[in-house]
Amino acid sequence: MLEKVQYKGDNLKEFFSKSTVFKHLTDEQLDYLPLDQDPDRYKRGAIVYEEGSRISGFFVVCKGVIKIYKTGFDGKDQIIRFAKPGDVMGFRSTITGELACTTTKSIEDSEIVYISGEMVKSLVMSNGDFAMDLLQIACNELGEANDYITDIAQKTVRERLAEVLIQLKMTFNLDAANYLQISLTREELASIVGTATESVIRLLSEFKQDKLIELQGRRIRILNEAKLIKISNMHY
Amino acid sequence: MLEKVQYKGDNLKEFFSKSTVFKHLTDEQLDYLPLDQDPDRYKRGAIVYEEGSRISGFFVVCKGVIKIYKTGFDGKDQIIRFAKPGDVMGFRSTITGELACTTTKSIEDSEIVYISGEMVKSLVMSNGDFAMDLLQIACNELGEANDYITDIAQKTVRERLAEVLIQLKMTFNLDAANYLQISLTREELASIVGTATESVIRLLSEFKQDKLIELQGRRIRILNEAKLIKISNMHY
DNA sequence: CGGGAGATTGACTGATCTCAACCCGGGTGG
DNA sequence: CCACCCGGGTTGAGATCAGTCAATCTCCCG
Repeated sequence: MLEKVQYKGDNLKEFFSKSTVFKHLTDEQLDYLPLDQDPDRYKRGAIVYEEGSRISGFFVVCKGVIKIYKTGFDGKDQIIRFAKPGDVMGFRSTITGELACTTTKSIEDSEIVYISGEMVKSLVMSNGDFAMDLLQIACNELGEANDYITDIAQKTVRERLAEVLIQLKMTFNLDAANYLQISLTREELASIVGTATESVIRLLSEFKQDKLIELQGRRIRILNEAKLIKISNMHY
Repeated sequence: MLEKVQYKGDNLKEFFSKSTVFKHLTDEQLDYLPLDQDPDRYKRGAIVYEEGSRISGFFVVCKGVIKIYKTGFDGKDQIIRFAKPGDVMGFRSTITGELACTTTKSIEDSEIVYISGEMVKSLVMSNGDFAMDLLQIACNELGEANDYITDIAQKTVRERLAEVLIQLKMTFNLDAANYLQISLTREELASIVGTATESVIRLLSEFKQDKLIELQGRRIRILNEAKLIKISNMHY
């Protein structure tokens, strides 16, 4: 879900004060964060950090969309999730002190604020509500990861693709004409579903033939969400 | 890794004070936990809690082994992980307040202490080190879950089975004769790997033919770990 | 000794991957 | 202005990994 307060370029502090992660900081603690400078900018296609690199702080997305993925043994990517305004990246590595286990790449021009690990840790120690919020975020991700494991292990590619379309809808919403508000290549779709590009292409045309979706290049229009949900065998 | 202090039936407090989760509690905070009563006992095969049920506290395993799994759409199980002495179950639901997303079943006679969610929350609020430890645990699980997603999505069943054998070795160790110290049915192995029981059987006999393992009923002896690691295409 | 659960094996099937050819639109340089 | 190139996108054919079904076996237990 998008944050209520969108960051437009001059209200960073307000943006942070309403964000999922930092909503429970005191005014004083917010001032402690480096919010007087502009966020770092990343052009579409720019890499924020790479798998295996040492990162030791939070990357808070203020604007844009980032894809978070792992590169498998044979060089094929697996997209784990996307980060949108209000989301945090680098969470796991900051807490565990391990190297980054994912690469993060901007797929739309993005703006990101970096919060050092020391700052995060001192906030955890001094602000129990903040600690609880972090735990919530980690646990939510964990729940989703567990669902994903079961899905990939048990569902067919067809079911998973339907599910991914529904999830993209929930994450990025539809525009007025029911088009998904996110632009992905077929290859990226395949990297989410965990399949070959060609399989995605074939199944998308099937869905199109069945009048479940409409395709205009990368733009995907959802015509029959109920049927897609049914195909996906989702819990809800 | 097993805890240095094993719980034998009369030193619960010491066991907790050395555990990954509660190691940073003060003596006073430890006394606050319900450690004067005996842990709950679960016979082999007993279910601790079921997917979809409301749980609101930590289940701390003192003894035994618990399998943690989700039941997929078609009724097939997917084992997410195992809990051993010192591990916590029900973590996620306690923090997020959602219903349990997994079923937990004892596969060896087990003993478990229940710590209420209120107690956990008050400890998070009052003890920053404890909060950090919880975050660590959540983030470790998250990292493993992400690895798992990539594995299942990209590796062959053969590679995954080899990897699972290695992981079981790391989690449960080998006895003096190099046998895995955990007894699983072929079906359970299949539920970890995410495949059919028959596939596990066939691949295990292949591994046996290739002198990588030896089989005696459910007992699995690791003969050539290096080769298994190679087959699994693991990072380490 | 009969029953039942788990393990094994074989045969068959089919979903999905791979390989290879081809298309299409946009950008570029001659 | 046009031919070319290049990165996606699409389609078809063939190969294959792995799942299903079914029969059989083994072992343990009452």
